[in-house]
Amino acid sequence: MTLTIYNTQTRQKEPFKPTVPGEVKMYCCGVTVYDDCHLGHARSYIVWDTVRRYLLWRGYNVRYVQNFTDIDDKILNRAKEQGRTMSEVSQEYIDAYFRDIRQLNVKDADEYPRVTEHIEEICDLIQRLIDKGIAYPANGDVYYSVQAFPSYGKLSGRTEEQMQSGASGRVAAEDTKKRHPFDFALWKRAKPGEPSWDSPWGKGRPGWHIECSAMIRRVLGDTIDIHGGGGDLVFPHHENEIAQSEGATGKPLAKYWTHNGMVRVNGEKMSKSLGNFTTIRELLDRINPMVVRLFVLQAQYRKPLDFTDDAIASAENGWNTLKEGLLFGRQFGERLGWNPDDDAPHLEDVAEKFQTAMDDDFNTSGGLAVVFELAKELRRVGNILVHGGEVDVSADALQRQWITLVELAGVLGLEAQPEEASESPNGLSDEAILALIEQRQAARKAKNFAEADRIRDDLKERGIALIDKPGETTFVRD
RNA sequence: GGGGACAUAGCCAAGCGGUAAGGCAGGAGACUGCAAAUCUCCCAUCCCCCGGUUCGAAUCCGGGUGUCCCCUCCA
Repeated sequence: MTLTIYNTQTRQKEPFKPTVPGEVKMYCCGVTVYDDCHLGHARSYIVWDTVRRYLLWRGYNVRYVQNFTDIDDKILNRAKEQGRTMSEVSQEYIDAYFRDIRQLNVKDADEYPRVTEHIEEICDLIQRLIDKGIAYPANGDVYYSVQAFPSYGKLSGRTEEQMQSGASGRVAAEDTKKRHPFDFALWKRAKPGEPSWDSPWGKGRPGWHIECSAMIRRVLGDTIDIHGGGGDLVFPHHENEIAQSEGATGKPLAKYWTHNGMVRVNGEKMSKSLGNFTTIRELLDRINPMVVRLFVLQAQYRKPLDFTDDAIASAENGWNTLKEGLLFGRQFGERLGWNPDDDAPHLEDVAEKFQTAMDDDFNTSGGLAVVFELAKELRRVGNILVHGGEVDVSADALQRQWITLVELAGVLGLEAQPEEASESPNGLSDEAILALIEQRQAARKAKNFAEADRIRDDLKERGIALIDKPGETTFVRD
């Protein structure tokens, strides 16, 4: 069976063959650290995290690198506003990034290169481009000469003429140091009072796209296997990365270019400039991180994803089902005569079904269908066990189902934590609740249903739901 | 104006030439004193529209219509 990946550059799915068999070099564009991350970022990093987890599960050795862009006009502006240094601001949001993204069960990258730590590599790369006649200095700035790179536009599928006609008027007004309107800055001359670094062209700082080219080359080499990022980065960011890297090395930068779709709100892209974003921090105040993950993974990663209350509610309910399945082993394993921590072989046919789905360009929606079927079956059996009925499946089969579920859900980064023991935010201890249950049982026995219902409603209002079973009544906290 | 995608039930969503996965919501029944939870069953004769190719198309081709993304910072 072959894994296929949709390659933005060829606009089709291609069989995945890394340069070195079994080894995958993967790079994703990280965030520019000037503000909190929002749901759009969350989607992106959940998607690439899942791709990475899947490749690992498939047996690949994956080296995953994600950068922090910590030199940028926006960081600078924020620093000025707040009377702080650029590095103070960037460090704050790097910390915020980790705080948010780790909660979503996104694994840490193998490396997080930062622009400020790679100025030398950036200068080297720029010099190389100048030496090759692909870049030119102009009064303290350095520009990339788009016309010197004939295949410019190959990723986004545009030709120079098209861009000319499209951008008419918008480009002409730009500064005149450029030889061609589409040339872009590799190095920007320092303005007074701004942080700057020494370079052969004078004091200044790197332009926006060059850092990724330089850091990829430094950390992963000339050619990587998978380059990922948001769809909005295709042009100009990734197009320019290709121009810079391939212009300098003559080798392909990435074998597979992959891009995730945008998150939408009311039909519009969620973005900083539109101001319609929900930060991860706000989101996680009211939503379980796993719900966010499920919400993201239910959609195909390349398609737009609508952020609506309905979709979140749906994911919330779906997660409850999944969670019950994932906790099955912890809850019933011992009763069934097996230890939840013991290893057991997964169910081969189920794992294969999962793989078939995921092999098709990371079809997480199909993968989830497999996971849901396992979870629902375990929930069914769990319910029988709770009610003391006859289980029609062998303990061994259940163990293997559960092991398989935990493994496959884990590939998607979906993990359930066992409930925290009787924390009582509503002030009621387990003992107090049990006492009330006793009272209600007595009332029921006496056919005083008004009183029984009053107790039940009362608890309900305090976020405690009662579950009547033959012989006993248990409760769950919301 | 140019470039790129997408359009499947109330909602989300898979499907890639062989007769519509899965999730949510909904309906009926079981259980219950009544509920909740859970279980069982049901829930698109049809895949935006119009043509064409084919024994056969949601799936391929052509033409429409609609939505989104990019061309400016953006995951």
